[in-house]
Amino acid sequence: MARKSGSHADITGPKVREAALKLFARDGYAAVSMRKIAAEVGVQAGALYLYTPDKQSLLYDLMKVHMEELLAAWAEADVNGTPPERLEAFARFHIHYHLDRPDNIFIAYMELRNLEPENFAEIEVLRRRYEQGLIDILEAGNASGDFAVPDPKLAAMAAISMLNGVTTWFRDEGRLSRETVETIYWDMLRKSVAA
Amino acid sequence: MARKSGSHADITGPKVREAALKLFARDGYAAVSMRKIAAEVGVQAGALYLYTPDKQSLLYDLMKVHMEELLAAWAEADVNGTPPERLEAFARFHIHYHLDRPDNIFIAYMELRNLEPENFAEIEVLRRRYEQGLIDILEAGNASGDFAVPDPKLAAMAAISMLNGVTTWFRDEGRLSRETVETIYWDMLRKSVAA
DNA sequence: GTCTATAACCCGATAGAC
DNA sequence: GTCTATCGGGTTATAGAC
Repeated sequence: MARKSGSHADITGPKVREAALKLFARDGYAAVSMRKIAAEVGVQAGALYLYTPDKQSLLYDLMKVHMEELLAAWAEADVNGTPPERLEAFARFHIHYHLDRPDNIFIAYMELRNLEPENFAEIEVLRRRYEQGLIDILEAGNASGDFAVPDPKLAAMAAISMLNGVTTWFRDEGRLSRETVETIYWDMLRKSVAA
Repeated sequence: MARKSGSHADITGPKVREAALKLFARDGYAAVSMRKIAAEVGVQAGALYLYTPDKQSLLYDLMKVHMEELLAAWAEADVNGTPPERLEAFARFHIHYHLDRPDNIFIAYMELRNLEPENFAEIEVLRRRYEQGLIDILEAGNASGDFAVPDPKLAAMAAISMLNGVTTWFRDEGRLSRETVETIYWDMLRKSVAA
């Protein structure tokens, strides 16, 4: 059966999500109207509601998918090895993954406050799961004597803050290559937790 | 001459700025209406325009005053000493200053995108001046042999990102004291740039 | 200096035509 | 599936009374 002419659900749906991600990241959730998202997609505002029940769900879905994909990607990238090896894998993975998805990390860290409470709680669980992965590595390194981290929870927060910062200033056309930046950050992180 | 009854310019003016800072930090610039600011102050929306030409100026002024006070406070807190001594002063100053003003740093880093271009450019100059202070310390440390920082500019960004992160999770009622947090962060920073 | 009222406009979300 | 039109309400900023 030929698809009905003018039916683009499988094209428009993803486009709505992409447009929302781009605009939320650029201007902030509260500053982006459904009309602006629609204009970016190339449809009228009313048509968006075929793909999302409301604006809040759009934000929530973007964050949830991002966090789930992040967790899955790290599970894939994690290595069997010594704590220093795993920490290097984490640092390089985190930078690499986020430099490829600057919009995602931007909304994941900046738009948490615009989630309604029950949505916030769900995303927070995923975020903490990711952080816990790093905490586990730091604790293993303390146990093995490779690291001297007085408070692994605090150190994990500090490390993630540092690594996240790269997305705020890195530009591909800039002075330094991704590989260089990745290596320098890893070197700083390595030294900061070393025994 | 007795002041005219109902004249509270010197009280209401600062209250408007305080209310705007509090609400911008809590809910985000775009999500805060002039009516909400007025309600927080205890006046009607129209009265705000006696103290600010518009909402944008309110944000710009808050950021500008914050950055100027930050620069002045660091100029005061900076020490004459070796690069490691100056770096410690910077780390402790930065954490201490920002933990005392969580709302200020929040808007200074999160609401940059809501500044109109010419305002953004002015704030950016001040922000870069502050960062340059740290870059200078790192370069001096490289020269003296105390530090081994391959790219002082990048390292400064990384360090500030790491230190800023503390404001997103630190709570006075929490597990760790300010002094403890300050010392652990300083220790990580010290090691991360050490020769 | 602050108020009320209002101009001019934008918002999220829905209804119904096609 | 997408459109136009619209409801009910919010927005910034201003005008004029007191």
